[in-house]
Amino acid sequence: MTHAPIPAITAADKTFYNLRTDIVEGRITAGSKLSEAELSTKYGVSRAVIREAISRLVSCHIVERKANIGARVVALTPEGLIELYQVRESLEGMAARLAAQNMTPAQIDDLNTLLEQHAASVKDSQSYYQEAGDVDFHYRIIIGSHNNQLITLLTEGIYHLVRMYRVQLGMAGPRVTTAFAEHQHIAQAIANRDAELAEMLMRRHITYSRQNIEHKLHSSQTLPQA
Amino acid sequence: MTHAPIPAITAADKTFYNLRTDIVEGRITAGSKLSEAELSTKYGVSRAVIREAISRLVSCHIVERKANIGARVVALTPEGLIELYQVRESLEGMAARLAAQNMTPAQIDDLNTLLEQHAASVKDSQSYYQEAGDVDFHYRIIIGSHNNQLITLLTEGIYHLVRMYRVQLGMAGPRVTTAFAEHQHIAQAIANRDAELAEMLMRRHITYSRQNIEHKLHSSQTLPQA
DNA sequence: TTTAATTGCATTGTCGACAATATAGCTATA
DNA sequence: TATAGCTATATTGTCGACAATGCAATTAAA
Repeated sequence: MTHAPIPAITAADKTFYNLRTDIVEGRITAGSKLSEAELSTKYGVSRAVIREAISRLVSCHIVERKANIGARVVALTPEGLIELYQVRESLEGMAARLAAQNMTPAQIDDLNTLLEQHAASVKDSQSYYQEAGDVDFHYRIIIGSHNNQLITLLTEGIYHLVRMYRVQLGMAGPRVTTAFAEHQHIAQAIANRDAELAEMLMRRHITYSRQNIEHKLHSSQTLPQA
Repeated sequence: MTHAPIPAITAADKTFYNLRTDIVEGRITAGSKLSEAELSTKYGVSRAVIREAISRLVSCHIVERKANIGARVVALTPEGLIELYQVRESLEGMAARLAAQNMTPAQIDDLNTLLEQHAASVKDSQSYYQEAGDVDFHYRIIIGSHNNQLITLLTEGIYHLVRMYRVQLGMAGPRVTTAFAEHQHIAQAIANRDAELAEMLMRRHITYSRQNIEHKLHSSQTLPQA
C-alpha cells in the first residue's frame, strides 16, 4: 500500500506528514488559511514546529505563504492540474527512458510480477487497482531511472500535489483497463531496453490521462470557491 | 544581469538569499557543515532565522540535513551534475515546446532582440556572452512556457543547483559560438510555432552541453573531497 | 453620507532560554 | 592493549514571550 519508508523522527517531521496528509486527503480544504496558533493547539506542538512544517509544505508547492500575512493551501484551478500533468509527462517520460537503460534485471522482474498481480485483480474485482496499483507502477519506473534528482522531484514533490488535486477536484475516475494495457506496453519496452519507445509510450500514457481529466473538467463545470 | 525581481522582505528571506549565493558562488564550499550558532553570529540574526533559511535550502536540494546531527552543503559528485542535466533536458525540452505554443508575439520579439544583442557581443568581445546571456535566453523560454509549475521548478530550484555545480566543479567553459547558433535555431522554431522541433532542438542543445561537461570531467579527473 | 485617519486587535516574525540528542574523551575491565 | 560503558560537552530541537506588521472597526472631518 505505502511505498516509501517513513523516517519520521522529530516532531516537526510528524507534524509535516500529518498536515500534508490532512491537506492531500481533503480534511483541510484547498484555499483555506493555515493559522499557526490554531494548528499549534490542534496538533499539540509549539508554533515553531508548525512554522517549520508549513515551510516544508511551501517548498512542496502545497501551501503558499505571504510575508506578515499568512499561509494558505494553494487554490486548485483546473489549469493548475493540467500544468502538473504536463510536467509529469516530461519528467516521467524521461524516467521511463532512463529506466529502460538503467533498471536492473531484478527490478524488471519485479515490475512484471507487479503487472501480473494487477492483471489478476483486474480480472476479478476490478476496482482495487485504481489508485495504489497505478501509483506503484509509476513509482517503480521512477526508482528504476536511478536518477536521484528525478526521483526526489517526483516522489516527494509532484506526486503529492497531483494526488491532492485529484482528490479535491473529484478525479478518482476509472480508465482502469485501458491504462493497464498501456502499462503492459511500457513494461515491455523497458524489458526490451528500448529507451526511445519507453519514453514515447510513457508520455502518451500520461497525455491520455491528462486528456481524460480535461474531458471531465469540461463536462462538469463546478469550480471550487476562490 | 539579474532576471527575477527580488522580493526580499523578512530577515529570513535575506538570510536565505545571502546564504544561497554564498554557497552557489563557492564562498561556502561544497560538503561543509552549516553550524547554526556560527551562521547566527556571522549573519547577525537569531538561530531561528538561520534554521528557516537552512530549511529552505534543504528544499532547494542545495543542503542536506539529518535530524539531531546537522546540515551540510550537498556533496558534488560528477554523477549528480549529469543527473541534473538529464532533468534539465526533460524540463526545458517541455518548456520549449510549450513556449512555441504559448509565447506571445511580444515575447517572441523580445527573444529575437536578445539574440541580436548576443550576436553583436559575440562578434565584438566574445567573452561576456558566456554565463548571463545563456541564462537569459533559457529564462525567457521557460517563462514563455506559461506553465507555472515548470517555471517555479526551474527558476527557483534547478537553476541555482546547476550554477553551484558548475562554479564549484570549475565548469565555466566556452562552447560559446556553437551554443549561440543552437539558440538561433531554437528561437526560429518557436517563432514558427513548431512545438515538436523546438522541443527536439532544446533537448539536443542541452544534451550537447551535458556531453561537453562529461568530456571535461573525464579529461580532468580531480574529485573533490568526500 | 462618504471618506480618510487613527486606534485597537489579531497574526506573523524574531529572539533567547531550556530540553533532547549525538559525539568525543575518559575510565574501568577483560 | 583493546573494548565496553560512562561522562562531559557541544549541537540541534522545542518552547514561550516579545516585537513588528497587517487588518478592521471606530471616529472625525469634509
